[in-house]
Formats: sequence, C-alpha cells, structure tokens
Amino acid sequence: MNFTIEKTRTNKGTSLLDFPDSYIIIDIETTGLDPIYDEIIEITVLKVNQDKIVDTFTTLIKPTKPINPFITELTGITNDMVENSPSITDVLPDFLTFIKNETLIGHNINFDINFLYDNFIKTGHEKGLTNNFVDTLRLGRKTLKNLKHHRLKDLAAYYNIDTTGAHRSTKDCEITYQVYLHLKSQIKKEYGSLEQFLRQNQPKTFTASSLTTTKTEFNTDNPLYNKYIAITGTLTKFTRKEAMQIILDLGGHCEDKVTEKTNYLILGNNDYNPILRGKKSSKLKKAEQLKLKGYDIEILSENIFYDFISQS
DNA sequence: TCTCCTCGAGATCT
DNA sequence: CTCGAGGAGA
Repeated sequence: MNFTIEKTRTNKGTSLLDFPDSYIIIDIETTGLDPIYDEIIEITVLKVNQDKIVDTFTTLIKPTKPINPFITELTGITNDMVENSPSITDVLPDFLTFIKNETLIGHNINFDINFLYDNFIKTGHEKGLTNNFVDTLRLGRKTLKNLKHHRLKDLAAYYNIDTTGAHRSTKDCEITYQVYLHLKSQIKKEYGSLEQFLRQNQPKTFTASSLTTTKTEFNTDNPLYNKYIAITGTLTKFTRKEAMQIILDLGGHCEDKVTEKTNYLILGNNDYNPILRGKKSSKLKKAEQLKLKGYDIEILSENIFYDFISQS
C-alpha cells in the first residue's frame, strides 16, 4: 500500500496562548525524531478539568520495525514490552474518542502533534489531527526569559519537580502537567492576571491561520465552499475577523494576502484608511494582475459577499 | 511612523 | 516551530 504524507498539514490546529478550563496533557514516545520514518511506541494523555486530573489514557504500541538500542536505552521501552501491544491503527480511534475536541497541552507539542497527524492520515483519517494546542515550551520561553535552556528537564529543575523515570510518556505527562501549573501561577503573579499576560502576548494583528472552525459538515453548494478567499479594506457589516469566521464556517479557506490560489477577493472600503485613502490596496493590485494573467480569481463587492453567505 | 513581509538564528522533541 | 531583525512601501 502507498500513502502520501501531506507536506503542509492543512488541517492542523492552532498554536494557542491560552489557559483553558479543560484540556488534555499529551506525550508520546517514538523510535526517533522523524515523523516520516519513525514510529510511535507509547502514548499517554491526561484529561484535566479545572486543573485537576480526571481521567488518563495510556498504551504501549507495537511498531512495524524493531526499536533500536538507543531508544530502548533512552526510554526503557524494549521490543519484548511491545510484543503484544496494539498497533497504531488500533489505538488511534480510542485515542480520538478520549481527546475529543479538547485543547492539547504538551512540551514542544508540535513534535507530538505532527507524529499523530501523519499517523491519522496514513490510517485513513482524512482530516489528520485538528485539535488546537498550547505549548509549554513556548509558555516557558516567554515566562522564564533568563533561563538558558527550556527543555522539559530544565523547567522541571527550575520548579523542583521530581523527574525520576522521565522519558516514559506517563511520567513526562505528569512533569508537563506540573510545569504547566507552575508556569500558570507564576504568570498570574507576575502579570497580575492571566488575561493581562494574554493581552500583552497576543499577536498584534490576527492572521487568517489563527482562526479555525468547529464545523465538520458543510453545504457544498455554497459559492464559498472550498474557495480560497482574501479580504481587503474595511467591511461595513462585520469586522475582518467575523467575516473570516463566517467564511471558515461555510467551508472556505481564508488568506492574509492574495496568492495564485485565491478564488475571491472581497472588496471592503478603504476611504478611511489614512495610508491608502481610496487608492488601490496591495491585495487589489495583485488580484488585478493575476486576473489579467488568466488566473481564476474574482473580485467581489461587499454586497455580493453578503448574498453568498446568506445562501446557507 | 506604521504595517506587512521575508529570512535566518536558535532550540526542542525521540 | 517561533521569534525578532531589517527592508520595502505608504
């Protein structure tokens, strides 16, 4: 059988700076660092509500190739131990049932998510892994700026967290959980409130990729479905963000700039922009160029856009 | 001065 | 992957 890995993990969730009420702490062990060649051999997830662990899911996984000595030395996981373990294909559905749509929290969590995402794709789950996530590595770097390194073991040492038995996923989940709680309380103390921290660290201008939809089924007849859409200028009925959310919920894709992929450019008003003052925006110019070159791009007035979104 | 965009440095995961 | 520096354009 042949499987293709998506080069860009299109449906991957968003990296959040947030402190959700409920979340999933996650850690995996693998046979190496490369999601293409290496395999997952252990998954642990902790379900947390109001910062209290309420459920756990953990399993060893039998890889298709043997575990090499370096990894056995690092993790303590031997080929004998996984001999009778389920395959990744068997584990993923249960894993998904457990995590649902919860926000995932982990240390350098992109590593875990990329592995899981690709394995979902390989085993026939078209959407990959779409959960949004919070990275304790990112939080740690923002919070403990004077620390030289921000590896999990460095943050654990800083907060006096016991790391005996690290590099097994259950233990690493527990360490990550403790580190997260410490970071959270330190942030609260230093900034006065979590909200204050978030306000100061939120990206100044939101980007199209920072928005997601929770919808899983779309009306494929809607003119915006599966189209790539950019917006220029100010809309009268919605903020830019609201409009993008509507597009995503209708199954469209939002872009921050006009590209060769773009199908529609929605034309807002630039009259009040002190820089452009009614001149053509860079997006509009680009769209006109592409249209001349024969690309499949249409420039839509704001009203046509409202007509399109009301056809749901 | 402000915003958008590109690019490179540095660091982390098994 | 994330962040920040530095350039381009207005």
